[in-house]
Amino acid sequence: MPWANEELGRQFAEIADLLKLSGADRFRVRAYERARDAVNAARVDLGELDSDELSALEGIGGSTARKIVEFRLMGEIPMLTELRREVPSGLIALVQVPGLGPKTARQLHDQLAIDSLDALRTALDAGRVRDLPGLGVKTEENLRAGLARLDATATRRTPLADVIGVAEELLIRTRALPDVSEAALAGSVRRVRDTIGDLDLLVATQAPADVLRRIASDQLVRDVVALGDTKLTVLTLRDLQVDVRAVDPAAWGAALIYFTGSKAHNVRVRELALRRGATLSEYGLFARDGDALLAGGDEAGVYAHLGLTMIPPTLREDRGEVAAAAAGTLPDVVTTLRGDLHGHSDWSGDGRASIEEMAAAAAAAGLEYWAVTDHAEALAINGLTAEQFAQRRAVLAGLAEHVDVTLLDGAELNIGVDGELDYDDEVLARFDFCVASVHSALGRDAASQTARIITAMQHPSVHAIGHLTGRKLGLRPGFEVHFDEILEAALRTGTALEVNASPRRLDLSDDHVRRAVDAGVTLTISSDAHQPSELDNLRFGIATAQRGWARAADVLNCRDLDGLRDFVERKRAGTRSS
DNA sequence: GCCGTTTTCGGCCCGACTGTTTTCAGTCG
Repeated sequence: MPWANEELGRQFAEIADLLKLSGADRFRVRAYERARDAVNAARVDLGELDSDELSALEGIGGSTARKIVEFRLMGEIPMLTELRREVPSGLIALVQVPGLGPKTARQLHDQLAIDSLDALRTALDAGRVRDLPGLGVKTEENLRAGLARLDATATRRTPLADVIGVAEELLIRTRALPDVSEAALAGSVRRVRDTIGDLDLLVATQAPADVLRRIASDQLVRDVVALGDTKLTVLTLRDLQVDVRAVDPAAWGAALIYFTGSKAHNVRVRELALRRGATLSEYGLFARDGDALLAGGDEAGVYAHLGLTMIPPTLREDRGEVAAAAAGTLPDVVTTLRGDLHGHSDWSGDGRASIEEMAAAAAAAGLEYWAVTDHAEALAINGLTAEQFAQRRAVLAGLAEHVDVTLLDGAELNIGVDGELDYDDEVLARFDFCVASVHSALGRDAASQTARIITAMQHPSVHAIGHLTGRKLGLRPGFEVHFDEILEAALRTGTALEVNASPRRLDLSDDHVRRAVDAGVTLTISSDAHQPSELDNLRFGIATAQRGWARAADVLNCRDLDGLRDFVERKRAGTRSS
């Protein structure tokens, strides 16, 4: 059974959810949530560890280790099967409603026999909910609003690509408000996750109530969900939820940690604070005896007081970063690039700018080299013939003196269904750099996709594999591959794997990056820009690589031109690259 | 259910907002 972790994570999550609904002790629920997180974060196949090895993992004890073994032997966890039988299935639908939690769901079910969203609607319309103890007319209103939001699918995660624009616009507007001394995006946008649940905006001000009122009346805001003295929740025109928190400038650092999350990271850090005789909240790090403020103005200061090196936001996922920061072994993650190894000019059918314009943008972005990887001919509408590439080669040579970036003669090859490439070996050998990508037959199974990609990797002119799984966030999932086999082939053949920086792709994902880094596979971080403005996307690629703990040494386009050419030569010669 | 630089038992992150309550429970992040 390959890579059991994902399914195990789902099953532990379901156990936690069902336990919540059955009224279990909340610490027991949390134990299963931790087991879920531990399983998801694990970078070895848990299906291959024995019981002792399992319970040595943080968050996995004797009981959860036994369940992992049960899962391996029986394909299911008996406790989960039992819970599914015991907990009314309708309850799961009910707690999807924003503002409706397990306690209330249980009460609705037990006292009004509500076992579905439809039954909830009927009960609300009949005015029956308001008569339950602890509930009232206002609760009915809120539940109706929650049902409406559920219908609007506002509770789903949204691709970063779809929110980054409005997020940055809101930030600019907030910074321009009177009495705002500082403002920042926090939450998963700051951690640069590939999808976003809601937007978190932190504001430092001495006049919180005024600032929050002004934000609540912004034109981008459609609805105010909650407005307090320091906290505001609104829905934007596109049903995106925005949580705003106003804090005193003296607590900026502590508040930024709190609001950036992740939640699991915060819990971990706060537990550490407790063990060190302190307590951490958004208001600062305080000594438990005497309430003295130990730190709070800036993030690094808070971490330092806890014996931790500064943890970059992209690493705050409780995937071992707190322990690493305590040990001083946090990786020095990649922050800048020397070049871009995947981009298009208007020689490609879908390119939107000339080579000169793209080169100027690359130079302005501080890049030393830019590989012009226009599409190859198997991508019928967009691709160039070998003759066109020859013409382009002459153009590139003529431009070399006139642009402030080294142009590399590149191509984005298409990986055929059997791993074949667009041109013969002689044509392919003329390129400085080739990225090869799958653009067709996305529906094949994992074995087939893995095989065609590995075949392409074995070609001496294929230097990197572009957007490995073909996913387009919010539009289509990627196809499955056997990633361990891909990693093994990348190492064996000296081929790099691309982190495609388009926020629509971010492919490799952060999890894939982490496993690639563990395996010692070389990465590229590439914009796949089709117009000058898209070079700015490199920041998302860098962040995704950071989320996978990649250092500059792991990234091909952090090397200088000599280093890059050395990698290409080794591939050509069939010697494994370092 | 997990875990130990005080602990193998007794804790378990911390706080805001809302609604239905006269002091708090539920939900959320």
